[in-house]
Parts: sequence; C-alpha cells; structure tokens
Amino acid sequence: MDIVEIKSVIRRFAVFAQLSHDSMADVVRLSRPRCVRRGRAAFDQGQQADVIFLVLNGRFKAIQVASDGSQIVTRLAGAGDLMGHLSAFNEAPYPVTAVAILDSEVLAWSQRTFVDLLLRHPQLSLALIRYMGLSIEEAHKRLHEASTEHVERRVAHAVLRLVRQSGRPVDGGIEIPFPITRQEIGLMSGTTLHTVSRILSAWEQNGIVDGGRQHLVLRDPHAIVVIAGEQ
Amino acid sequence: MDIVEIKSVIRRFAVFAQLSHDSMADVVRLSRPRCVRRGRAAFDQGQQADVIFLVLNGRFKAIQVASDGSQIVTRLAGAGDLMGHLSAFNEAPYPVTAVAILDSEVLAWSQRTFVDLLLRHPQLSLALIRYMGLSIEEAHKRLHEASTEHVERRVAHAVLRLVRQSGRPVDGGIEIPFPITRQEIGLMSGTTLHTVSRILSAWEQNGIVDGGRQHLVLRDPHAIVVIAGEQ
DNA sequence: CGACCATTTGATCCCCATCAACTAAAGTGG
DNA sequence: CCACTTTAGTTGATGGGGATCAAATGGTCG
Repeated sequence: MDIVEIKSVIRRFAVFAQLSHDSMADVVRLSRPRCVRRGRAAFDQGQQADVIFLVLNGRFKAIQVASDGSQIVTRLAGAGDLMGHLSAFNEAPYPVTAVAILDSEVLAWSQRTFVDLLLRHPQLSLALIRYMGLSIEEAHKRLHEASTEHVERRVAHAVLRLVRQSGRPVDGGIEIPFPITRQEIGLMSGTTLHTVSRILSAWEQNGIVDGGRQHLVLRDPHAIVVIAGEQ
Repeated sequence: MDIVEIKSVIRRFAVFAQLSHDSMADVVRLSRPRCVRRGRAAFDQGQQADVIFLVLNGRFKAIQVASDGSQIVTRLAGAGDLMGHLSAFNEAPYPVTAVAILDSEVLAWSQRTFVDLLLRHPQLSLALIRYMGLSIEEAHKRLHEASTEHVERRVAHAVLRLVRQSGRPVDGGIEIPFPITRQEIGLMSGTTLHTVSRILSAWEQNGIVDGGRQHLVLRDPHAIVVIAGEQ
C-alpha cells in the first residue's frame, strides 16, 4: 500500500473519519506500515505496550491468558480496528496477545507519537473516546451474557458476533470468511470445544448451519437470532 | 460544597489531576453540582445520554437489565469516578441505571459542554482515554472470571473488589462501608443470592468474615485472596 | 405489633465440564 | 505418492456444581 491508498482506506474507519485533511496527513505521516503473517502475533500479553496498531486488512484475535492457564478470546479485530490502545496510554503491559488469523497489514505508531497526535488533534481524541465507549458497552454486554445465559445461547451470540462483524454472503447462506475452530468459538463464549461441537452438530441436523473443518456457513441466520434470544 | 472546595476535591481524581489551573477553572465553571439521595437514580438505562457525571462523594451502583429481565451490576462508582461517559459521546442511550446506594453529590455536565471541554483541553481527553482504557481492561478481566471460574472464586473476587475500592479498617478487620445485600453481591459475580449466602455462611464458619444484614466485615482478607486464586 | 425485606438452609435436579475414545482431514518427509 | 504425525472434530458416559424450588427465621421500619 502506498500513502495515497492508505489515506483513502483509513478515512473509512470511524476513528479517523472526521479528521481534517491536515490532521489526516499528520497522522498518516507518523505511522509505519507493517505486515503480520498468519499465525504471528502483533504483540504479546505482558510485554510493555509501546506501540498502537490500526488494522488495515486481515484479521486478528486477542487472546487473554490468566495465571491459572485459562484463556479467553476478548475480541476479534478487523479493518478499522485499533489494537494496543487500552494499555499503551497507561504505560502498562499489553493485556492480551494479538494473533493474526489471516495475513494482515497494519499501521503502527509508537506510544509517544500517538499521544502527541492526540494532544495536537482534539478530534482524534474525541473519536477514540467514542470508540472506547463502544468497546466498554460491548464488553459489558458480553459480561451480562456470560453471567446469566446458558451455553447454547452464548454460542449463538458468539456466532452472530462473528457473522455481523465479518460475514460474507455465499449461495444459500452467510459464511465466516476466515478459519475458525470449535475451540476458538468456545473461548469466545466461555465453554469447551466439546460443547460447541455438540451444539453445532445439533444445529447442522436442523439445517441451521453447515460446518466443516475450521469453517462455518449459516444457512438460517434468523434461527440463530432466535436461539440467541433476540427475537 | 463551594467552588474552591470542589476544585481541591476533583484535583485528586485521576481524570482531572493533570489539568492546568486554567483548564480546571473552565471545567469546574461549566459544571453543575447535584445531590442524589440514596435509592434515587442519577440516570436510567435506555434514557438518552445527555449528561456526564463525576461522583464527588457517596456511591453508586450501575445496574444493567437485559430484555429477558436478568440483571447484573456492571460497576460501583465512588468519589472520582465518571458516569455516563460511555454512551454520551456516541449520542446513545445510557446502557445502565446508576442508583445511589448512599446519599451522594455529583458534578454534572451536559454532553455538548463536555465535548467542548474535551476539544478545548487535550489533556482532559488524554486523561479520559487512560481512564477508559482501565475500564475496558477491568471489564475484560471480569469477563475472563465469569467465563472460566467457579462461583466461590467469583464471589471472592467481587468481595475483594468491593473492599479494595472502598474498604474501611475497623478493629479486627476491614468493613464494606455501605449497605450491600447478598443479592447485589450475586449480581456482581453472576450467581444467585442463595449461593452467595451459602458461601458467606461457610466463610463465617471459618472465621474469614463476619456477616450481617446488608453488612460485611473481612476478618481475614488474605484468606479471601487465596480463595480468589491470587496467591 | 404487623408488614416487609434480607438471610438462611434443606432438597432436588439438570446443565455442562470432564474423561475417554475414536474418526477425519491436513500437513510432512522420504 | 504413500506412511506417519499432527490437528480438528465427533460422540458417549459420568459426575458434580450450582440453579431452582420451598420454607423458615431474623431484622427493620412505620
């Protein structure tokens, strides 16, 4: 990607949409593009958070490992999402590991550079505040689900989240356009791969989804909405 | 509280600590103080979020009700905490109801006023970004707990959170200095009042806590840390 | 004192994690 | 191209954690 292309791409993303022409130039000029191959991490949990990333294309999963070894996937990040902004401004370690699940391209800023940008471009700060507000609401919604709902419903929510964020229409349904395992769906919904497998098998029996190795196609999205309890 | 007192008080809070003298004057001048009596709500879930609050003293609980009627307590807010900032900047409805659990005083800004303040005082934006980063990490930590830990451990975490945020030393322990029910502890840890009651009863048998109606004293805080798995 | 709320405690049941074993698909290396 | 390994997924059996149902007790307040 060259600079002109980058500008046109990131203008589409919420955090940068409202910037003036000059601000945008400043923001892009101080960024450094970077590629992350599938399977590699943009950063690792525990490492000092000194770089902020914007995903240009591809996809990442954010994995959080607790001291007892348990893991969860806190979020998936695709084009337009920021990564590393949670801890970077607090001079804290990254709270998750960001693994690319597709070959991906990102823009990177050093923590100091991004702080300067925020101070120079109030609109950028405001956009980031809005973006983070949405993240917190999303996290609270997931917390609510995890605390009160049964597994099948939680799995339905996880699948819907995947599809809404990245679903791609195919003939006879919507597919998740990147490799995803039962294990990962489990980590996104607070259950085990076994239970996810049983649930997806049952859905497949009812013609609601088509499964496959690291692959999922929704045949009847509305049925899943109903299972999720969204009516 | 008069203006001088307010200034000296809010200077102690993270979000406002770094402001210049002039910025602080601007921020305080545009705020309106307000009292909220115990049991009343500062704002209600679903209502258009047009006011941002800073808690000066007292305490609030943020309750989220889902469409199926289930509830959780997403956070407690005490002196120095902001409320309403999640949705206000996104022109969205408040995602929770903020109920005062003690008679409380707050400062209030209209959404538009606060946005102007953020644009005029980049340091304020940066502080808010830091504050929100911490909130998201906290929410993800709770999500992790809710997804992977057993009830007793989750209850231990909820109690520790209460005590760390607001614990007051008394002879022979630390107490939670505001009325709190088993029900509420349940809503903070994703379980029922029955299970909380059983767990607290067991702890009381072991001399770890002293319970009472809407009251809790930790006799052996370290034991709870161990139960929480923090070693 | 009576009404109401918070708490306790027992009994029951089922959801789902865990254990275990097997199948299938995808690399890998000669 | 085929044996071998590795990784993903399926499915059965089992047991326990904790929700749910039920009822009683104790505190508080008007």
